[in-house]
Amino acid sequence: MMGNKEFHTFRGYEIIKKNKEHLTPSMEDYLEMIYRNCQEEGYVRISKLAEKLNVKASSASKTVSKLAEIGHLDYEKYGIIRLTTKGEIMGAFLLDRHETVEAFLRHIGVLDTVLLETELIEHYLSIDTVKNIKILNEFLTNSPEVLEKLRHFKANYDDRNPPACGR
Amino acid sequence: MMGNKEFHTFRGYEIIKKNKEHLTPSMEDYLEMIYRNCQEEGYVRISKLAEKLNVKASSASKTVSKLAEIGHLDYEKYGIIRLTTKGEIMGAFLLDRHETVEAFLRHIGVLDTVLLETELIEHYLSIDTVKNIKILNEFLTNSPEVLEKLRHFKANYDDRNPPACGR
DNA sequence: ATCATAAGTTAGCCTAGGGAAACTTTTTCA
DNA sequence: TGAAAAAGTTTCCCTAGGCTAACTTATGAT
Repeated sequence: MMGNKEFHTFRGYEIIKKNKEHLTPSMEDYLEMIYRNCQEEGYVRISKLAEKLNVKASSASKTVSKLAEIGHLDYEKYGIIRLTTKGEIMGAFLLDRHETVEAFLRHIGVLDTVLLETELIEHYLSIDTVKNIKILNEFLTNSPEVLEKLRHFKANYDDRNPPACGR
Repeated sequence: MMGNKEFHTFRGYEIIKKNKEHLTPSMEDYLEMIYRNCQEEGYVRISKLAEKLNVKASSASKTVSKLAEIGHLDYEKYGIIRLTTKGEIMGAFLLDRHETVEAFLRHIGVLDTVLLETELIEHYLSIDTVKNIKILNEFLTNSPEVLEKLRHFKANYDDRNPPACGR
């Protein structure tokens, strides 16, 4: 009995969200990385950005132009990339969101794939959900005894739940 | 100082994962929905699937053919859609993953957007992460006192953290 | 049994975002 | 200062997964 909730495919959701000057996941990745670099050096260039994001310069060039059009970047051909105030605010949000997700994944015991999964998940969290995760993170950080219990619970989990078809 | 971690854009990750018979997010959505329907009625048809996923029949037809090629479905032109054993196993996994994410979001207090975000996030979680979230869910379910503390912590959060630039 | 309608498929188009290759601009340095 | 190298851009191509329109197959009612 699943009620009459509205399902959409992943792509469908993306299309729904895509109006106005909505940032796509890729654009968010670019902006986040630009923000990181501008924090350190005040600006960044296409080649460096492309290198850090593991894409080709041609792709970076294209996307940076889009971000500039939307008003997140100060950029003109062959020049350096800087954030506008708008871009600065957005970048700070994106980085914070990233760190929130990353911290959460570490809290629950994800190890090797933290960065990979953070990058994938972060784009799809609403502001509200990020906030809720942030609260959970803080709650756990401030409650070492709870974290301890969780670790204990986790350690015993496999004993209580043997692999399916086990025995 | 962020070390020399490897960043990729969202798209880049997708491309990395995309080898072999990897299911794309859309294909996962289709398979999950097919699984839900087959649980209830044993089979499903293109038109019903398209309706439930809010896509056109032409799109559903295309994707179903792909899923059949990969061996998840028993399907031939104009016929009914059934799961193969392989598809059954995959579908069960997908549904479980979905429910795990959904339960987690509810635990942390996400309300209105639960379905939307579940659909978006689920595709990007590794098996390991799903398992960790599952453990967290169980832990919380089994520890009403912790959940109570979390709710309390959350209730007080805004007092301790006034909106940015507040005052 | 036939024919209208419903269901499904195919072909062709669109978009984002990747890449390669060719071209242009900028920088460097002898 | 001028030529080679590096950096950036443009054009064109590819893929997935939507869509529409046109076509094909299946169904059901008389």
